[in-house]
Amino acid sequence: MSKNEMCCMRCNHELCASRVQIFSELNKEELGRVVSLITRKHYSKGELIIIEGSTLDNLIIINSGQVKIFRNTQEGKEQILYVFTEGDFFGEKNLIKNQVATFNVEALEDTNICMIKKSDFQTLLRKFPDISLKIMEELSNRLDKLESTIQKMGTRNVEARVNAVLLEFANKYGKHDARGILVDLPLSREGIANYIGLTRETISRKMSLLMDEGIIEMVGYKKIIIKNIQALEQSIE
Amino acid sequence: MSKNEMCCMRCNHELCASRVQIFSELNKEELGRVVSLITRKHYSKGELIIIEGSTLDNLIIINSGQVKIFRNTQEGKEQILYVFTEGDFFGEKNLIKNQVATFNVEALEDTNICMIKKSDFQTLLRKFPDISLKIMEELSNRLDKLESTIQKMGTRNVEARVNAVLLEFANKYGKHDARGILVDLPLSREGIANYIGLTRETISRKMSLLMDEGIIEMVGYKKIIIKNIQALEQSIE
DNA sequence: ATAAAACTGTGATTGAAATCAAATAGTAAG
DNA sequence: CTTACTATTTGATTTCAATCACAGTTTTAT
Repeated sequence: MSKNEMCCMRCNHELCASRVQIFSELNKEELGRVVSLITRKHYSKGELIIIEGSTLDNLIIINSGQVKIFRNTQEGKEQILYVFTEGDFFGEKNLIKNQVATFNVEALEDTNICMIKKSDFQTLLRKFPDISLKIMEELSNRLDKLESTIQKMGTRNVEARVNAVLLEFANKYGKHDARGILVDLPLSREGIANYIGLTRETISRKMSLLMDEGIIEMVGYKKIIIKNIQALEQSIE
Repeated sequence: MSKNEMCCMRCNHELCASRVQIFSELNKEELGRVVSLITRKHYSKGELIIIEGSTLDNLIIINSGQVKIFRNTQEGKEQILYVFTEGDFFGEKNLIKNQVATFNVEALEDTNICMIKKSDFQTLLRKFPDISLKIMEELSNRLDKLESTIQKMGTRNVEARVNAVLLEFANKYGKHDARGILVDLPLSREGIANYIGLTRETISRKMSLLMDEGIIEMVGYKKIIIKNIQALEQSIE
């Protein structure tokens, strides 16, 4: 049995729809109608889900796993725009006229996605205007986040940018334990660098400083423990 | 007679609604209904329209004039996020739950705005789902723009950022004439600096270089003529 | 368990924009 | 039209992240 089928058996598509914020106003029956429009797919860690320039005529919702959304800069480095996880969606752009993707999407770990054809989705939006309101809300949140990112990138305050990323990951992936907040980092040092427009080495150095100050602790390369979250929060404003 | 009244006489509110992209799918009668929900206001150059932290329970559409949307950074500098002009709107955030503004808005010149209460606007959206699609489209466009901005800020390529701003202003405000594209700059050097996260002096120096290269020409401090737009376009990709 | 591969940390150097400091040009108010 | 004021340009210096180089560590695949 393929991973794909296994996954479908387990959730009968419903997980996709029900765990997604944008469908949260729908009742059981309406949800059922949405679910009937969904097809699913599995990607292994490292696989490209979307390539910049390809046509993208589906709305894609992440059911499990996580992905990075990135573009390539002039110099060939990747600029990571978002790290999306369970419940996040993308491909909502150009709902009206289909256009090619302006970004790449790569699975950061094994990931299951749900897809709805844009044409189907449009019909859905006209039938349930509340979904639109939810999407607008989410788009507004993203705008907020990007605006803050730009604000941070605008200042020369490199420490604040690094600390802000660590806080973001702490909020998304952090688990409290006796030693502090244990955070599974979704990105390597280089990934973090590409996310906030710095270099690998600078991330290393800034994180080492945070360790010297006792604010964080490193557990291997992929986990950190935040010992003093207030210190991080203060530094970013 | 106040400016406000004069303005209302002139356009009977209709201009606001009709010249705005998001209402473009509505017919005359529907437009009339929208117009009945609108109130208007005039601001002089330099006046603050919205202050960060104040409650913002209106959708605001710019009828004439232009404004800058900005936040204050830690160091007290302003980070300009958008320069909005006729037909642009803001305040669409938190349509559901009213929240305080996360930004300031200041009139860059004499400006007339149209306001619709968020609650009224929500009703409108439920009645005309196509408006939602239009708004999503616009929000997507803004996301696109911010994503590109981040991509540019991510690179250390300062020239590209400066050139991109000049191109943006050329597209928005440029008028072709015999000498090239005449652009009325909406922002001072310092304003431009605050828009793209550099300093006043760096903007001066980069613009002087562009002049030495014959790519632009300065007409006083507030206008430029772009002599070689291809050169600018090439530099940003 | 082990070895290969990938990632990370750190020192030395470089380079480019920030900062500091005047001088100059443009704008606005009367 | 003149004057005062404000914005801009330009030069000298400083600062800090990028870059280069390489050693050390962790992860992964077998």
